[in-house]
Formats: sequence, structure tokens, C-alpha cells
Amino acid sequence: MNLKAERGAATREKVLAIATRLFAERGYDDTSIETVLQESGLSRGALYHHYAGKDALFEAVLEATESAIGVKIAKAVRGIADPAAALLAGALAWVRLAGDPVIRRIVLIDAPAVLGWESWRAMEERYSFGMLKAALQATGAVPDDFVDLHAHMLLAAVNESALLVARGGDTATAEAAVAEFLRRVLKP
Amino acid sequence: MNLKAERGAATREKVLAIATRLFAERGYDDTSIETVLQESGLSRGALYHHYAGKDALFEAVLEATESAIGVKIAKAVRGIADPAAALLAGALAWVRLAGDPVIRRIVLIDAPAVLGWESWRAMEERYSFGMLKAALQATGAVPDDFVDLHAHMLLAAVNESALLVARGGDTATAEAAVAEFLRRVLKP
DNA sequence: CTCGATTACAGACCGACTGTCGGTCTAGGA
DNA sequence: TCCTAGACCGACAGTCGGTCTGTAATCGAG
Repeated sequence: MNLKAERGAATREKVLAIATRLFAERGYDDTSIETVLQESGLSRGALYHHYAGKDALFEAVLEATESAIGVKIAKAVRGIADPAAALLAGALAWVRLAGDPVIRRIVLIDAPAVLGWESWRAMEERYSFGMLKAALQATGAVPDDFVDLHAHMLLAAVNESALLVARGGDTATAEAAVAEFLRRVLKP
Repeated sequence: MNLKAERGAATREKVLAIATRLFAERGYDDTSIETVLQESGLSRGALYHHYAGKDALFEAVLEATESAIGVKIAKAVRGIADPAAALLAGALAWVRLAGDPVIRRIVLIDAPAVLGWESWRAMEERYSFGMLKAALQATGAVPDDFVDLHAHMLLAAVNESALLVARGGDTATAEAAVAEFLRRVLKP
């Protein structure tokens, strides 16, 4: 049971890569399973053998993307001792990452509508939001009662900046604005 | 040109109301034109005579909803002289409004994915965002360079709180958190 | 009042898409 | 060697958005 399992994994990976590209380029609705099939050279049956449906395929793509983001942000924060500085570094890294159209379209725009807000939120909790909340808690700058809500608001604010940059806004200004915004929120 | 125009307007209004309810209950994707047709007793031809397509119908629904929101928030702010206080009042009103599933699903979740982020942003600009930005500018609490970006971030943050409340969070806590958040952002 | 133009509405029809289902093939353990 | 499980195949059904042709009623000009 090795060759078979490997082949299966390779197929899943291939489909995942192609689907990621297509979802990012055209969005979820305008990406047909048919196209994924054509570009991957796979048959319908094969695809539906690995993924339960179009939704499930998207969810797998999202999961992989979020995971990759988590790794990159963790790398950007590594070695920074001061919690506030780490928070800022992470936020800025995220703003830069969201310039990537893949992340922009899949994670920020389509995901809530496709998965439903609940599932989307649950996944964010496991990745970017979880990290941000822990960092915010560590700074101790926010009353305990508000840590959760303020973490949500901060993440939303930073996401918004990322989207603005991705639309073609000035990156430098956006990063300065995020830094200033964060400074204000962290200083009572 | 009166009876005909009136009948047309009445039809549009009727379809709009039904579509609004369905979009809010099931979301854009899971609402079929067929269902709208059944519930309104209209024919396909009639609907496509008034609206260019499903997208256009959704856009009309969104426009009407945003407009209604604008009116309500303007009412909540009316008579408050202090810009910062008005900003806070408007934000809290918006948080409460977003408890309405219609607003939640249509404006905050589906709109960006259906219209595309650009068009969604353009419409927000004409309504809630436009008001928030003007109010923020009036407070003079934020450097001119950052007014636009901070307005975006604030709106996103407040939207997020609204979504959390709508999911079943504690309204009182959320409002307190928003107030505190706003206070921090406005005080350099 | 007459008559062409315009508008509201009707519903058959088409193409595209998603998801299902019975079946084939092959690797690898018993 | 045999037999099971998993990878893969492709025809098919059902749904849905959108188009097209046709009909009835209203409107405005003459």
C-alpha cells in the first residue's frame, strides 16, 4: 500500500494546486469543475473520489492557503521578544502577504460566502486570528474582557488595509497607517 | 405613461422585497431565480424585463438595503454636535442594525463575493463609509494622511463587531468594546 | 378615434454546470 | 494465486441562469 497511496496523494496535490490558481484568478463561482478537470487531465469520477464536491475542494484549497500564511507570519515574528513589536511585525507581514491575489480572493473575499461565515471564522480562529489574539493578550495592553473582541476588530482592520493595498493603494502609506492604528489601540 | 409605469414600479418593488427576503434567508447562491419566480408569481420574461440578471437583481437589493441603513444611521446621529460623540453613536447604531440577518448576510457576507470587491467598496463609499469618513475627519483626531485608511479600518472593525453580535455574541459587551476601541483610536 | 410604438408580461427552450452511479483496472496483502 | 480496496473513468440526470419569440395592453401622435 505505497504506490497507490502515493499516486492518490500526488493527484490530490495536483488538483489542489490547479484549483488554487483557478479560484484565485476567476473566483469560486466562475471556476467550473469542468475547467479543473480539463486543466488537470483528470476525470470527473477521479475528482469526486478525492473531494466530496466543489465546496469541499474549495475548503481544502483554503485550508492549505491559511496554513501557508501561518507559516510565513510565524517566520516574520520569530525572534521578536517584545509582544507589541511582534504584533506589529505580524500585522505588517500579513498586510504584505495579502497583496498576493491568491490570498486576497480566496481567503478574504470568497471564503465567507462559500463556507458560510461560521466555518470561515472557525478556520481563521485556527490560523491568523489565533495568533493575533495570543499576541494581543501577551501585550497586556487591553482589558481582559475586551481581548477577544479587540482581536477580532484588529484583524478585520488589518485585513481591510491588506485589501486596500491589493487594490492598488500605496503600500508604504498603508503600513504606516496600520502601525499608527495599532499604536493607538495598544496604548490606553 | 402612468398606469404602465406604476404597474412596472409595483412589480419591481414586489420582486425586490421577495428577493431581499430570500437572499437574506438562504444566501445568494442557494436562492434560485426559479424560487423568486414562484414566490412572486411572476414569469421569467417579466423578471428579466426588469432586471438584467441575477447579479443585477442582487445589486438592486443591496442598493435598497444600504439606502435604508443610511437613513437609519443618519437618524441616530441627528442632533449630536460633538463629532466624536456622533461617530460613536453612528457606530453603535450600525452594530445594532447589523443584528438584522438581512443586513448581515446581504451587505457583509455575500456582497463582496457577488459584486466583486471593487463594486462593493464603491457602494459602501456612497453610504456607510462615506458617512464614517466625514465624521472621522470632523473629529480632527487623526492625521490627514491617515483619515482615509483609518476610516476604512474603523469601518471594518465595527463591521466585524456587528457580525460577532449577529452570531450570538453579547450585545452589551460588544458595544462597550466598540466604544473603548473607538476611544483609543481617536485619542492620540 | 386610429394606428404604430412602446412596455409589461408569458413561457418554451437552450447550454452549462454540478453531482451521481455503475463499472474498469491495478496494486498489494492473504 | 486470488481477491479486495482504492484510483480512476465517463455517461447520465437534474438544476439553473439566461435567451428568444410571442401576446396583450397602454400610450402618444396625427
